[in-house]
Amino acid sequence: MVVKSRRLNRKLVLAQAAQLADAAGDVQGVTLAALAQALEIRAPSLYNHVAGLEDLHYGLAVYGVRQLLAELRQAAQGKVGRAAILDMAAAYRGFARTHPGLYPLTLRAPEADQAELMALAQEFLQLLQLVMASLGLEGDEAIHAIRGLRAILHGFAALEAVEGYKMALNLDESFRRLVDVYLDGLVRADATGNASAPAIGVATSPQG
Amino acid sequence: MVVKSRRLNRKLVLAQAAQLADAAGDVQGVTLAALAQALEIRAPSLYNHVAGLEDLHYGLAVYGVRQLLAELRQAAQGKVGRAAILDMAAAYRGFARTHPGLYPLTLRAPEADQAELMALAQEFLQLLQLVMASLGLEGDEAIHAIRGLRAILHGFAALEAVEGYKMALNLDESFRRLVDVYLDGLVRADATGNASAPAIGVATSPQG
DNA sequence: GTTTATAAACTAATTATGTTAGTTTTGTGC
DNA sequence: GCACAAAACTAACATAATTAGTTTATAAAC
Repeated sequence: MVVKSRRLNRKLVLAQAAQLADAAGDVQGVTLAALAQALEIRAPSLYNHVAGLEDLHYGLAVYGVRQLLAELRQAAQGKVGRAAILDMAAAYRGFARTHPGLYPLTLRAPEADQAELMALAQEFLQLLQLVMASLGLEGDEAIHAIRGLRAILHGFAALEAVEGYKMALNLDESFRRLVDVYLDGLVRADATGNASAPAIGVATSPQG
Repeated sequence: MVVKSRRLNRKLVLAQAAQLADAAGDVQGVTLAALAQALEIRAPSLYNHVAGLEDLHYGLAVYGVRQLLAELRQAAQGKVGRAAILDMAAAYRGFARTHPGLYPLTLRAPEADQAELMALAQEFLQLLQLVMASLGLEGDEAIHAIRGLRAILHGFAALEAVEGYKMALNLDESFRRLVDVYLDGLVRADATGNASAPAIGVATSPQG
């Protein structure tokens, strides 16, 4: 006999919600009714663990960013410079494909009162600053480079998610070329001494 | 006395919905009840003009893509190559900023039965192929380049939309650098004779 | 100008979803 | 075993999308 552990907690609720979201391919597919049913409780009981739909989405954002960050770290593990970025790029794209429901939530900018998400956003930025530094980019240069990289990664992932993409094989090459071209340009622009003051520190925006 | 023309039509309904969506900053903000109220009718009467919420969103997608396409064409008017792309990039970003509700709908891949949207997607692709050709890129090279450009444009627009961005000034430079670096890389990679067969025609996917 | 047909409005009612209030159950620590 | 707190429950409500059936109004035909 499987013992139903009853007595849920927030983590279990979020895990189930994440699973439903990815299965549905969209967070909108996760209704409180569906989530409650999957957990074998009634919908109002969910309010013991999440403060409502908005809080559920916030929780999923934290859940998603934490996982994404872990996968990016693992991908870059022991590497520096271009190699680190290429592997992180692949991991980022992989996460977006594997988690079509969760991924879009990872983009939400943290509000002032969302300490947990804000801390994760900081870690995210620091990770990217680290690899950019290993490419020789620092300060404002690094901020611009990070913004560009994030735009590329998210843009590709998002377009990949919306369209059917009949020609799957070519997609990998499109992605490789895009990242390659950008990284080529980054180091080249840096070598040419392109614009901007050298440093002063870290951006005030945790989003980079 | 202002004569209330009564007797709506689909175009008027879509225009009002687009306005509400952009005002709300999100299509989700457009409920049938709110839309009906803005049009001074009751919600069920909307069904005389749109087949439901899904059809409303489809109509808005067509509405949005048509407008975006027009603005991109105007931006590229009389220009070729890099200049054309730079101005189109600025126009694209401008559209996304000006139409936060409408813009995300323009990404929807057309279904097989959505002739109007599919035709617009084709036009969109052709426009991009034209400017890529003026850069010296054709065939598969152009497809990869277009995918990359769209990823960059959408990625930047999307990230810009979600975060507050305290440092507004730097944003323009981030965008300029990103597009610059990509275009530099594109022509450089092409000059080096990078991979891929020269041509054979046009992609089968209308999304590029 | 009246008639008539059709498009477009309306009211009423149904279903689904999120949410709140108040009550009962259940598990854990003493 | 008891008491308290957490977590489940039922009941009820508000909002939203949608359908059915009815009335109104405009525009064309006579």
